[in-house]
Amino acid sequence: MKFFAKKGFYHTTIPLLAKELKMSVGNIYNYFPSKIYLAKSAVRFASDILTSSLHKINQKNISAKEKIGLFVQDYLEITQVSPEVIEFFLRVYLSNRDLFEDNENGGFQLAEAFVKEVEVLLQYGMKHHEFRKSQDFFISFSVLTGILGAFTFLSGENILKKDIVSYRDEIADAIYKGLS
Amino acid sequence: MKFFAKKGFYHTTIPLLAKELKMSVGNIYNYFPSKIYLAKSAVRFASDILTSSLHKINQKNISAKEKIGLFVQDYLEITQVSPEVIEFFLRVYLSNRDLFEDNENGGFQLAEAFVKEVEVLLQYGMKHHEFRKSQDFFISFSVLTGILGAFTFLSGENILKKDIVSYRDEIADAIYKGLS
Amino acid sequence: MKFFAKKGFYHTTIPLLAKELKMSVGNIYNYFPSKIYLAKSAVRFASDILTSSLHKINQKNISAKEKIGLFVQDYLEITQVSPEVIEFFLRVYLSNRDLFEDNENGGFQLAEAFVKEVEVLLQYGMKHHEFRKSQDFFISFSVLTGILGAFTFLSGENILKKDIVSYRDEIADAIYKGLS
Amino acid sequence: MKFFAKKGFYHTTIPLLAKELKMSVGNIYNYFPSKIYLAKSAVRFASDILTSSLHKINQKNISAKEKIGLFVQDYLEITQVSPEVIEFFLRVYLSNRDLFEDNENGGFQLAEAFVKEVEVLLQYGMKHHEFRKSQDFFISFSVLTGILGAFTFLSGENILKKDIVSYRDEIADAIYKGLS
DNA sequence: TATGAATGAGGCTTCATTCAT
DNA sequence: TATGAATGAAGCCTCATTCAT
Repeated sequence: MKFFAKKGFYHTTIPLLAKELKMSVGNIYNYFPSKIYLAKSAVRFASDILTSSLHKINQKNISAKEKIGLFVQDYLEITQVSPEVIEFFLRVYLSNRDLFEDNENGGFQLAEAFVKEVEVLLQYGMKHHEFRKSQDFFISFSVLTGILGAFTFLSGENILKKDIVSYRDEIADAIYKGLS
Repeated sequence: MKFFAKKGFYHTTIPLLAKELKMSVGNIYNYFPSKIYLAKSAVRFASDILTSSLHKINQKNISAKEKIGLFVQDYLEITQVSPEVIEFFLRVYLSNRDLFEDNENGGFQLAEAFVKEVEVLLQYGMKHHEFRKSQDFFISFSVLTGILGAFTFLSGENILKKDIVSYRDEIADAIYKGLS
Repeated sequence: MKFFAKKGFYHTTIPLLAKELKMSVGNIYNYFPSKIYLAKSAVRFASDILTSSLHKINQKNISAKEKIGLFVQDYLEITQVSPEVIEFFLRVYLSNRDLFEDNENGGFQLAEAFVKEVEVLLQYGMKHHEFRKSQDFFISFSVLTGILGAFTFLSGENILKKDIVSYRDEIADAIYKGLS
Repeated sequence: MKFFAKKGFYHTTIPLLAKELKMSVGNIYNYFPSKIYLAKSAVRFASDILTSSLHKINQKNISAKEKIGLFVQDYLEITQVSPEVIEFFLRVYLSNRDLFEDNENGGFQLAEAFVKEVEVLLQYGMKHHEFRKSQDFFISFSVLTGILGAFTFLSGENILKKDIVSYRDEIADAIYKGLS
């Protein structure tokens, strides 16, 4: 994921990966049948991290505002500790939709679970009158993931002046307002 | 841009482009010295469209809220009429930072002008007390571009149920709130 | 064909071919979309040579015995002048049926025309009472092509003591008797 | 042999063989020093079957015509019961002469014994005035093995309409006539 | 200014063989 | 005697770029 995130899917060659992993080229193929499958496994891994974070938060008995705060916290910590997880997601999975095309339904197969957890969070906030009623799911989804994604992107450009986690409250606030 | 946006940078080959443009391969090289330079020209073009839209809006004597509304309108119209412009930006420029690395300062050379216009808009909103004071520029920038970008992304996945421009008010509202 | 015939399909590599043809690897792919397609083209070429020979003979107004003699003559001359044509046919096309599998009917797509000419010859001989009546086509086909093929094979092993064309009469005689 | 015959030498991989044999890859190498040696062992095995059949027949005190009949019978039965034996011979051994090149004399090292038995049969037939005198050995050899080989080939293509053994008399007849 | 055949480096993948256990 | 993970050379194919015309 580090290499995919840093260099993109096409500039990350199997020989390079082999060298970095201190494996032979052939042996990588004992574990992953193809380069794209390797990337898909990484997507699943990245997706699971975010999904699991949000899932745990969704089960807590706290306000939607607090939930947003916790998720932003988790998200920024991941970005800080393992920026490759998020950047891989943004720059490989989301930017190469054709590579990951799940030929079943509308796509997004690999991120489906995460989308569902976002849905749960939004329903919860609406039910508790913290978020405005009957807002369009796609817009709410864009508010939550778009702001976080864009911020991670900027973070990856190394132009932030402060420690990324320190932005937590202001980001959570912006998202919350965007949903209220 | 249509091909870069649809098939990605690497799957868009010069021979393919030549065929579609009804030019010879060699003649493309009479106009662009390399494939990456061709892509950079496209980035400049896409960036100019957005910059020019925002620039015009910034010069109007209306509220920041109205300016956001107008920009969202422009943005969605572009997404509707020429989705390749935005998708190219999201999927090629932003996702292949290494390819476009302006080896000068922190990067973003090609989108610099657009960033400046966003800055102007945000200053204006703060000065007129429509946006909250002293908010971090990177967060505000993420609110504006992240929400729009994520929404375009969803639109590209063909999962929206309504005409994209019809989402205008709700999106503008969410952005505005996120900045207030 | 020379290389395919001598070294087999799998030991004939594209880089080797490129070197021998004094072309670059890439340029071969400007003419043939894949290695197997290249081989198929060669099959078509080889098949056409034999088919055309037999076709011309079939149109002559001579006895079946003489026709066999002429075909054996042609066949041996080809084997002498361009042994690769026949050997390619035997060792690549006939021995790698999976590679050439025409997914349409029962296979043999590429050699179909030749089979038809054999049919014409056999019908002619039976009609003129030179060949025994109502013999099974597959056996007659085996008599004609099997004897010739096996002989070419032996010739390729460089174990024949005489000039190959000098075997003409005896081979033609054996085939003729096998069909009588 | 089944796999070599069906998939060819190159598509039959050691890992595949290991899986089918329910052995480990490494253990195959405890019995055969290399893939080609494994194939050579199979050639020897296939060759022995045919040689032994013909050897037994050669020792009988019957006419050459009857001997041909018996051998064709054996051959067709093998083709029916264990088609891989013959097809392996035709498609692997005979079609990849370079792989099996016995760097000693003219080749055919592995099939030498079979060739000798054919010689015995032909001598016998000539001595008893059933086959024409002083015919060239290579042609006679081609008549016997070529017809049978070609027929097996057709059988492998699944285009025969009847049970293969039922062709026995007609094939034996054609071979006999070809030698007479 | 236009053409497109030619180049060749480099990527993905396969698979015979080895070897530590 | 058995295992199977590991190795790495080698093959097919792609495609950005060049250049003679």
